[in-house]
Amino acid sequence: MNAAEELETVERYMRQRGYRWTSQRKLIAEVVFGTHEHFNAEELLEMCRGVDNQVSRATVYRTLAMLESAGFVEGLDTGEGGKRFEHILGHAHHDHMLCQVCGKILEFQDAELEKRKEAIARAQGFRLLSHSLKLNVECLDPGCEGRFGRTRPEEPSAHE
Amino acid sequence: MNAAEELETVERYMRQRGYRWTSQRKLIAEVVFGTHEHFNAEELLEMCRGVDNQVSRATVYRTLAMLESAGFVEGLDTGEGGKRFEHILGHAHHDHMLCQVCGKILEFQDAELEKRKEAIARAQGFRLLSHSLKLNVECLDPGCEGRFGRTRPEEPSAHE
DNA sequence: GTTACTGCAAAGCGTTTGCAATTAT
DNA sequence: ATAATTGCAAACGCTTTGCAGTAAC
Repeated sequence: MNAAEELETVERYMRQRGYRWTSQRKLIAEVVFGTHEHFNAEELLEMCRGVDNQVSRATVYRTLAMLESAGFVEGLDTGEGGKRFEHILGHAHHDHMLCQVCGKILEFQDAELEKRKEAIARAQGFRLLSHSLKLNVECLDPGCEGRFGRTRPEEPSAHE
Repeated sequence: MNAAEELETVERYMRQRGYRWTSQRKLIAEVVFGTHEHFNAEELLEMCRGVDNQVSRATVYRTLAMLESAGFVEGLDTGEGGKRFEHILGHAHHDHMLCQVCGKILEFQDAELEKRKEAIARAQGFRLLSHSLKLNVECLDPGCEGRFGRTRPEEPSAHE
């Protein structure tokens, strides 16, 4: 699925529900599906303003919320305040590792893990709608240094 | 580990680091370790004020942050704005299911899942510090109705 | 023409902070 | 006595909202 197809999917979704396909929504969707980075709302606004500096913050927030509730975009709580988003249309589900030292986000997929999550929900009689797994890790990159203002996270506490 | 022992552990932790064991911190810790519910900061404040209505919001937030970074308490993003907390001192690690309809939080443990998470991080060469898994489900309780203002979550979108 | 959407600025909400007074050590 | 902690209220950062004007249908 390429960016053009993704845009069409979004447009179709909007029109089917009686929402209008405005120039702003189109621009925002283009930017969202055109980047493969994780971005927050403010960064998305800046990227959009790079193309058309009339777009308002409110519209970016409103459109992002639609894309998220439609399941086209997913938010990840990184603990920095606010969420970071990524588009997931046309991408296989994946989970995240978040380096606690430098803030880097890594993606991974694991079929066994997915199966297990499904099985657990089913075993308890629930329907699994979605899920999010975040592994907080310490990454070993050479450039990994305190974007969060500290050099190493606190040792996992062993008070018991 | 009972509540008294948990309090002692917290007190010891504080004193060892040169923090003072004030009446407010003691009260807050008593309330935190005395409840087995998930609570948010505001609810904790109210519970504390039930005992001593002089406690300030600022102190509750400050103490809660200490307890969290010490690893005595864990926060869970429920998507309602703000986090819900639970004390984990003396409790085995568990993950959460969150009913998208009524907001109910369910806990579960799964050894196989835990092993797999460890293995994944290790395989990529990272040290796993902590992790959080949240399964968003639809619960089947009779009383399960729209605490979130809707009756059923949106169908998982099948646009592809 | 009708109705949804936009941009703006103000308000909202949970949380954090500066500071003078208080309290634990 | 000293230095950490408290309560207060103001500020904060991110997000949402009311409204009058604008654009999609």
